[in-house]
Amino acid sequence: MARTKEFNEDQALDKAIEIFWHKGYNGTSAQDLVNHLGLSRSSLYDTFGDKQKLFVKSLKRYQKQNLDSLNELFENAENIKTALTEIFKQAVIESLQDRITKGCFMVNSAVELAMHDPEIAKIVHDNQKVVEDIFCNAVKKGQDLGQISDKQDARSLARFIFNNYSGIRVLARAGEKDKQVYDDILKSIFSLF
Amino acid sequence: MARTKEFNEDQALDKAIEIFWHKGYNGTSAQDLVNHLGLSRSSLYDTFGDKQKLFVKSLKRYQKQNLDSLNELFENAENIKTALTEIFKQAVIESLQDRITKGCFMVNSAVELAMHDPEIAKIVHDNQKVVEDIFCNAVKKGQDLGQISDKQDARSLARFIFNNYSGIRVLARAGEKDKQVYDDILKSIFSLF
DNA sequence: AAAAATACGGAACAATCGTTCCTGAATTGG
DNA sequence: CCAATTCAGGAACGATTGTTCCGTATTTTT
Repeated sequence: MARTKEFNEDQALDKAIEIFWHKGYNGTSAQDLVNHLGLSRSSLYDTFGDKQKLFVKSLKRYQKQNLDSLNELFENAENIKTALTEIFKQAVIESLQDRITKGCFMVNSAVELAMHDPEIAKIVHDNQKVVEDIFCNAVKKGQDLGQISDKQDARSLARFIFNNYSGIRVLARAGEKDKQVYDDILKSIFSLF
Repeated sequence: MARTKEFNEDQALDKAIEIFWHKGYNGTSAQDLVNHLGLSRSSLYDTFGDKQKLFVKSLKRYQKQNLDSLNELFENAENIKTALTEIFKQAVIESLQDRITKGCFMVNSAVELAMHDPEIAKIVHDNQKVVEDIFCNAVKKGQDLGQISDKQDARSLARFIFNNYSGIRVLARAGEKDKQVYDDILKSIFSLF
């Protein structure tokens, strides 16, 4: 009956993630989206509804991508402690590599929008819970295998890890480029395991 | 010669801090400022120049207030470790008390603006250095007094503390209201000292 | 070939943005 | 009193905001 879509919706969403991640919700204009997604205004609004809906869809997609890779990492990990250090080391690498760094899209969105948009607040809060659970299960497994000290209970440690991850992403977003700063933090974190 | 100002500039700045802190830079309109500061548009622009200048002045004032109280806390502290716990406990209390929580104005501004406004980036970065130094000196003093373990060097510990403080403020901004979450994080943090 | 559906560019929308300016009244120091 | 300055209020600015709509081209299915 009808003409097929010429663009790939997921690819467009990935583009939307990029620009929302970089500029934030309020900092991204409709024109920015048109320019960056390469879609016409009409296609954009026909496909995604409005700016807020597009943002929510972008954030959910970002969340899924991150959770998937996090789960995959722990599933394939032989040593949990090593896997945890890999996560942080990767965050540090990302923080240092570009001239500018975008931090974490979820953290940025939490700070900018969670107070003012209940839908975003729910996504952020759910994400926090899920990541916390992933960390918690990983820590438990690590403790069972004797790879992680069991002086701290797994839940506390998971929340602690999450907190430091957030902190590092803020540091990156703030433009910190001194590797020593990150390394000092990591040293302290992992002295606890 | 001239009529005296009817409003107190510092009080107006405190009002500006409140609303910028709550809504962010891009989320606060000129009309919001007029309504909340209780000044006319003309007085506002005559006094502070423009929105960005007002924001910078607000953020600097917020910074000074925080640094002053931080310095005062450590100067009067008999036990450094206790003082550090007080800082975090206070942050937790603030996070839980209001229905909505604003987090930390400096952290919020870092996430929203540091990438896009060099002037803000400099304030954020300077603040980070100063707070880090305050923590570092405090930790050193605590280690000398035998109140804090000297297994970690003071600089690392200071950066670690700063990182967790940022993380907690993000958590608060994200709307976390479960005291147990904060307590778990604090327990892990202070198991390191 | 006809009909249905979608893409596209761009015009156009009302609303809001940050900012400037004008007015007239109020208050101050000389 | 005079001159200078600041006040409040509101009109008005051009620019940009998010969004809608139109006309036309293109592609698909019947």
